[in-house]
Amino acid sequence: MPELPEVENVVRSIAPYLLGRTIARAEFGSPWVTPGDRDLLARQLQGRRIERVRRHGKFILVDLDRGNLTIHLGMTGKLVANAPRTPYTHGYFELDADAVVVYDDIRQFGSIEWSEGVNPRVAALGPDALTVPPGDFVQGLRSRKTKLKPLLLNQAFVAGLGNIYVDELLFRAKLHPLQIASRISAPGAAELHGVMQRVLQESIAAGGSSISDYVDGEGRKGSFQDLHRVYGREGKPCLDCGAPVVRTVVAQRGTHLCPQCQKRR
DNA sequence: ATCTATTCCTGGCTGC
DNA sequence: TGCAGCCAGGAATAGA
Repeated sequence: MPELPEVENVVRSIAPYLLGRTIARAEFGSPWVTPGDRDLLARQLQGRRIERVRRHGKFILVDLDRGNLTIHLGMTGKLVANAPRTPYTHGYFELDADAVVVYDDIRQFGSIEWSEGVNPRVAALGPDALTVPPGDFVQGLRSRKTKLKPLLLNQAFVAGLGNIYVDELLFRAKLHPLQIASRISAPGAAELHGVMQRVLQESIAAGGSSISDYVDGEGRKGSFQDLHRVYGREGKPCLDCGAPVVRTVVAQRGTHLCPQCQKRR
């Protein structure tokens, strides 16, 4: 599942294929992925020039000379350059100079939306996890009475974390997912911010986590899954203390933790 | 403000 | 071998 590091790798790898190019022809498939009049959207996009490709949280923002495309990969979305169509192709962009960018999405939880201004879903996001100032993060954490894991998953609080990275960074910060956020000490919250930066940067450098079928814009898999310490390691020994890693459910999500290292306070 | 359950989707897995 | 049933989960939504 693409989270911040995976989306960052997609943006970096796909940008050279998009930047400065003109959309010669576009095509959309599933109404789940692209709501509204898909043929009309395709016509609107014809001739649009791509001026900027960036990321906020898990959203890919493609600025055009008029409006922008906001792309979310959901669970199984892929944005790949010069790839063949598949039965799961729900977005198809022919660019000038014969380049093609394909959006594939088996489960169709992703989305491709056009808007004139800022996409409302992007407007609702909190600060990006990679650029949120430590002070804001610490203060935000300590002012919320909710449990840590649901809060970190809340994109309005901080944008970019998903199930895998929340489990990974809570383990590394030695915090229990059910711990009440406001009860974290100021140094503990600052430490969590630092861990978040390190884990995300480390994963970006490793090309992200390829758990099921994640690939970047050039079809490359990441290797950060080999560096996961708790996610997907149920029953295996904790890499710090040797106790078996436990899988529970928190906020309807599979949650991995070491009950020895992560004590609830 | 916070929490829980439900909905979308389908490949892959489990169990009979 | 075949197939029904369940699971994974990001985000929106309804309801408590």
